[in-house]
Order: sequence, then C-alpha cells, then structure tokens
Amino acid sequence: MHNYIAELNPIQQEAVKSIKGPNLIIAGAGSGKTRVLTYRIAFLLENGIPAKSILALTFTNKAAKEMKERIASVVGQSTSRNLWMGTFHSIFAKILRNEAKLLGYTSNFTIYDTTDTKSILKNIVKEMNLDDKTYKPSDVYGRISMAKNNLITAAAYPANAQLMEFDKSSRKPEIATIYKHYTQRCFKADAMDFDDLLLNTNILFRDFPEVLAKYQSIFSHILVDEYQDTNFSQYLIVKKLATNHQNLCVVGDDSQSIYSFRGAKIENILNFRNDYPNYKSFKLEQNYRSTQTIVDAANSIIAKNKFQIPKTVFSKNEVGNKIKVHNAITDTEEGFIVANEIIDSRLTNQLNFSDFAILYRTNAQSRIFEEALRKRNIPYKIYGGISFYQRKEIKDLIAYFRLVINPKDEEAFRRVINYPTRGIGDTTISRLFEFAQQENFDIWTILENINTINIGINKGISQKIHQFFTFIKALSAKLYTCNAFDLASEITLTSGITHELHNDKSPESVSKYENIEALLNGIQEFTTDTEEEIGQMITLDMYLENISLLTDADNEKPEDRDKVTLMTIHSAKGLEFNSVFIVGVEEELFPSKYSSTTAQELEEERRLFYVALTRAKKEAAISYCRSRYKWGSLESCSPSRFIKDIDSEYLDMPKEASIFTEENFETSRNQYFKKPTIQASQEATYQPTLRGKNLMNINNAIHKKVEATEITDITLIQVDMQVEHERFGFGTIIQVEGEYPNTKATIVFKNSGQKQLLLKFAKLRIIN
DNA sequence: GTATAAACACTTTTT
DNA sequence: GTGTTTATAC
Repeated sequence: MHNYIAELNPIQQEAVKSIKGPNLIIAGAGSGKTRVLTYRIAFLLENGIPAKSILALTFTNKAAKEMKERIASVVGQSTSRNLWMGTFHSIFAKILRNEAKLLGYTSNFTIYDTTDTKSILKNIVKEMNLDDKTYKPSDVYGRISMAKNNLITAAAYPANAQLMEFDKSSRKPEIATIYKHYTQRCFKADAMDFDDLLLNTNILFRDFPEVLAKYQSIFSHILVDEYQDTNFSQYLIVKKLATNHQNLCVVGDDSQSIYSFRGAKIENILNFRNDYPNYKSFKLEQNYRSTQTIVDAANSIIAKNKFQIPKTVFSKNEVGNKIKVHNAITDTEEGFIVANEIIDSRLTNQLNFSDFAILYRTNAQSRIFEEALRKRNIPYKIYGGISFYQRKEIKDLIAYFRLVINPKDEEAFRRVINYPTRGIGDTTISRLFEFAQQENFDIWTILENINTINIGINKGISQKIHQFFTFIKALSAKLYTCNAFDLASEITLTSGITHELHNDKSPESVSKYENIEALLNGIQEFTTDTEEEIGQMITLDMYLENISLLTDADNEKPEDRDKVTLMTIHSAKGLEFNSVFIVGVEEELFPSKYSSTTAQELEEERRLFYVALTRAKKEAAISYCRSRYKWGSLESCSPSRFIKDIDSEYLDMPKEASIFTEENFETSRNQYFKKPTIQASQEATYQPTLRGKNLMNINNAIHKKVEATEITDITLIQVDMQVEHERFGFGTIIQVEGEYPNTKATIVFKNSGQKQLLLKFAKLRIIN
C-alpha cells in the first residue's frame, strides 16, 4: 500500500487520523476534502475496522461512485465493495427494502419520482373537486415535502397550528387533507416518494428500537459528506445511528450550503458543537485548486454574507489572471462570446474541451449555449434538464416494468393502462379509482375482480381490462424465473409499445424507438455484467432498484470525455474545471428573482455564486446580457449585484460597454457565422445529447441518414458474419438462435466483448 | 373513445 | 419557445 499519509498537509493528516468520537471537518472550497475523506476511510480499514461497518453518506450518486473508485485504488476493490457508501436515499432505500414488512410495505415497493408524485397529487386535487389553479401540484408537493423533511406526518400535520395557519392564510386550507389522501394512496400502491425514504427510515427507527439497535451496531463508524446540505430528517437518522459510539465524522462547508430550498438546514453544521460537545474540529483552509486571484475574489464576495463560520481560505498557487467580465447585447451574443473564448483559450493555452465548463443558474439557459457551441462545432455535454429516464417512451416502458414488479403501483398503471390504446378511456379509469377510493381497495384488487364488481362499465370494456390484467399477471409470474434482460425484452415486444412506434414513421417515433433500444442495451449490459460479478441471476426488480435513484449525471459515457461541460451551478458542486464561464450573471436571474426577497435567500444565492467561482482552477469569466428572451419575449436586464460584490481589483471589466451596438448588431452577428459551418464528415461523428427538441430533430436527421444506408434485413444475419453496431463497434456473429422476429445473436465485439443481442433492436450493419 | 388543432401556462436549483 | 391541457370534429 502506498504511503498516502505523506500526501497530506498536517491538518489534513490530523483529520484523517482522528478516528474516534465526533469530528467536524470544515473543508473550504478546493481544500482536498475528498482526499481527506478517502484516506480517512482507508485509514479506518487499515486500523482493523471492517469495511462492512463503515457507513459513508454522500449527497449525490456521482460523489459516492467517485469516492468508491478512489478508495478502491488505495485498498483494492475486494475490500472497498463492502463499504456502505452512497446517497442517503439509496442507502436507506436498501435498508427499508430489508425491513419493509415491519412498516407494511413489501420489499419490492416502488419509488415514486417527482413526476409521479405530482401526477398523483394532481389526480387527488381533481377528485376532491378543488381548484387546480389554487392547488398547483408543485406547490402542494412543496408543502408536503417540507412537512416530511421535518418529520411531520400526515397524521400530525393538522395538529401543527403554524402550518395550518400558513395554509389558511395562503388560501390553501385543504393541504392537510390532500397530504392525508396522498399518504394513503402511496401506501396502498406500495410506493414511497423520495422524502418517504428518509421519513420512513425515521419511523422505522422510532417504532422498532431493536431494528435501530441492529443498525447502530452494524455501523460502527459513520461519515457524512456535504453535511451543510442535510435536512432535519437526514440529520436525525445520522444522530440516531451515532448515539452510542459517536464515531461520527461530518465534513462540510457552510459557505457552500445551497440546498435550503429543499429543506437543507445550515444549522446542522453550525450546531454540531451542541449535539456532540466532545467534538474535535478541523479547519481545512488551504485551497489547492485555484489561483490566488480566484480564491481572493471568492473570499471578497462571500465576505458580504453575515452568517458563516469564520475561516480564512487561502491559496499558495500562482496569482493568475484576473476574472474576465463580458457583456453582451443579447443572450444569443453571449453564447457566441463564450464559444469564441473557448476556441481561443483552447488554442492559446493548449487545453482540451473538457477543461471548460459553462455554468448557469437555470437549465433553461442551456439551449442558447448548445446552439452557439454547435455552430462553432465545439463538442459539449449537458447535465440535468430532461434526463434520459424522464423521456416519455422510457417512462412508459419502465411503467410496465414497475407494474410487473409491483402490480399495485397506481401511477404506473395509470400510465400504461391505455398506452398503447386499448379503448379504456378517462371515464373508465376515473370510475376505477373512484371505486378504489370508496371501498379502500388497491387498484390491482379491483382489476382482479373486474368481472364481479358493478361500477357501470360495459361488458366489452371490462373484458379489455381483464385482458390487461391477465397480461400483466403472466409477466409477473416470470419475474423470478428469467433474467432482467429477457423479461424486459419480452415486455417491450408484447406490450405493443414497439409496434406502436414502428407503425408511426415520424422522426419522433424513430428517435423514441432508438431510445428504447438504448434502454434495452443498457439493461442487457447491466444484467450480463452484474451476473458475472455476483454469480447470480439478475432479475428485473434488481435492475429497477438500481436505476430508480439514478440521474443522467451517473451515466458518464466514454465518448463524452473531451467535451465542454454545460450544467447548473447546483450540479457543479464538488467538481472542478480549468476554465469556468459563469453566464447570465444578471439581476432577477442570478440572484434569482424568486430568491431575492429575504436576506437569507440572498445569502444562499451568494453562496451559490461562491460555489460557481471556486470551481475554476486557472481561469474564470463572468458574463451578462443587456437583454434576453424570457418565455418567448425579449426583456432587458441589468448586471447582477454580485459583480459589484467582488473586489474590483480581481476583475477585468470590459473596456467599452460593448463592441456591438444595436445598429451594427446584425452585421456583427454575421461575423460569427462567417467561419465554415459544420462539415458533413464531422457532423456524422458528432454525438448528440439527449436533450431539447431542436437537438432531437438534428439527431433524427442524422439517424435517418444513417438508417437509409445502414439498416440490415435481420434475416440475412448468419454465423461468422462481420458486423458493425452503433455502440459496440465491430464484431463477429458466433451464434444465431430463436424464431424470427425474436432472433437473438451472440456476437463477439472487438472492443466490447461478447454480447447477446435481439436482432430486432440491435441495428447491425453487415461488413462482408 | 380517439385524433387533431388551438389555447394555455410555465421555469430555480435535485435525491 | 416548449410542453401540456382543452375544444372540436370524427
């Protein structure tokens, strides 16, 4: 084992070695926090603490994955894989599945995402005959989520005078009732939403002391990353687990607390001293990431905040360049300025595209940069926004999976009962749910007895419902007898989704079809890889568990390596880039006009700016526009107060207001377009991202072109043929089995190894 | 009950 | 500008 301790400065070393009792590590931006956490875990392992006794909680899946890899490189994978490391949500989802019976759930419970939740709330509001403009799903969800994160259950909500008063004064007195109905619905559907994963963990630990005791003794050492962003529910889980041994190490930076809108309590880190009086604290103040200019500029802005733990972050790196401030007439121009800067800087400083990041306040800003980068032929990748798993066709297919695994899943049922159309319309569905509500049945029980109950549905339709019931039931029966990929393929084919998409020749359908193919390929990859790893059949429920808490950011693809990164500042937390562009730094946008009313909100926006700036290693640039399109119409805007908050000695302000005036703007914009547009050969290698309609059309155009020349009649595929696959590359067919159209081929790919592919989905091109 | 077109509302950040 | 809901004809 290499001597990792020597890589640390004295304070970092102390923080790593202090393994007993409560520890608070205040880690300034770029101070080597991940390194300390990683080595601390390695040190624990080295000192005889078994991996399975260490619980390390992170804020994102990505952070967990990264840390796992780093630990594996120090202690080896066979040890590191036994660590309990992951997000709060994923770790406690796992524990809840183990203990589900105690709470009246099954271990196959569904996890509802935000979309599912809002959709159910919408239905409830409708069923209660409330005004859907007053009770907007997102507002109702916000109230319920806030309550859950503060451990106020539906039963306790009406007794809370403060909440009830607030609802009354905001003319939403029925929130408590909606909350009650929603909770009942989730329970009947054997489903939990994101907040339930934490709330129910608390309930589990409160109501079953022996279960709490079990996990208290399993987890002898607990680490929590990004402690400043934990909410009350998370805080209490940690507190309960650590009560006995108090071997708790929390790491965080109050200056980087940016999730209070989601219930995060900065007080958790500020009050650590009160909860654990015997605590030891370590302040990591040396920034190893950024130039002095960047660190000093960041300090100068965060100094404007009143509430913070005193600390002095400093850098001993080079002084570096000043922060460039760009101003643009319009958002379009801003896009081109950034694109041009990237091209220039890449050449002058010999950088890769992946050294650049464009960070914005809202996802809506990304489109304009996509267009500018695309016109300049700069490769980029986008995080956030509409994730792959949120696309309609993917959600639909996954809804079938969900229903097969958990037939009570109300939301999944609603999605697919009439997709593809089966002649079961809204009226019928409403009747079914009305009846369910009235008799307190779950939806599956009603389907099961559809022929014996009388709810005014005609024979023909109840016949169709019965057909659907037997269809799902038959698939459910196969859940544990065949592997995830086989069952998923079967569902895909028999549900009629592919048939539906196949009949429709529109570009949208082609794209959807390809997304479904991509999902199935992903399932196959997961199934084969995991089966190999754990030597056990992987069933569909295991696959679903694996993806239900994932986001796009967790699926880094190898072809995404040298690309400019576009993301919100929130998702950039924890990352670093050589060169960072903070864009749209305007009043009302950053700080957001929704977060400018109270001093606390403004401080959080300022911390967000601090996070953005401290992502940069060498260069940072800020830009703002004088006008920008907001929901379709042009609005004028003014530079953000945050620019004035930065000590001007660190800024390189634009000499003139702008080199562009209103009159010459059209001509000047044309200059940007003057350079040659995308060449055909380059366009073909361009990897599209999964976002935005414009982009989708381009994808479609590309794919269409490819399809016309490449699609292969699958009946031609034979053993020994050389083929090319979109994703896996070149390979040789070694086996063909199954009846058309469900012919399966085993192919050995040069670079991707052996795969079994359903020829119906795998688009292969025959080479010889 | 289904398929289209017009009207409509919406955007802060994420597990 | 975009995705979703409603009005209208089939």
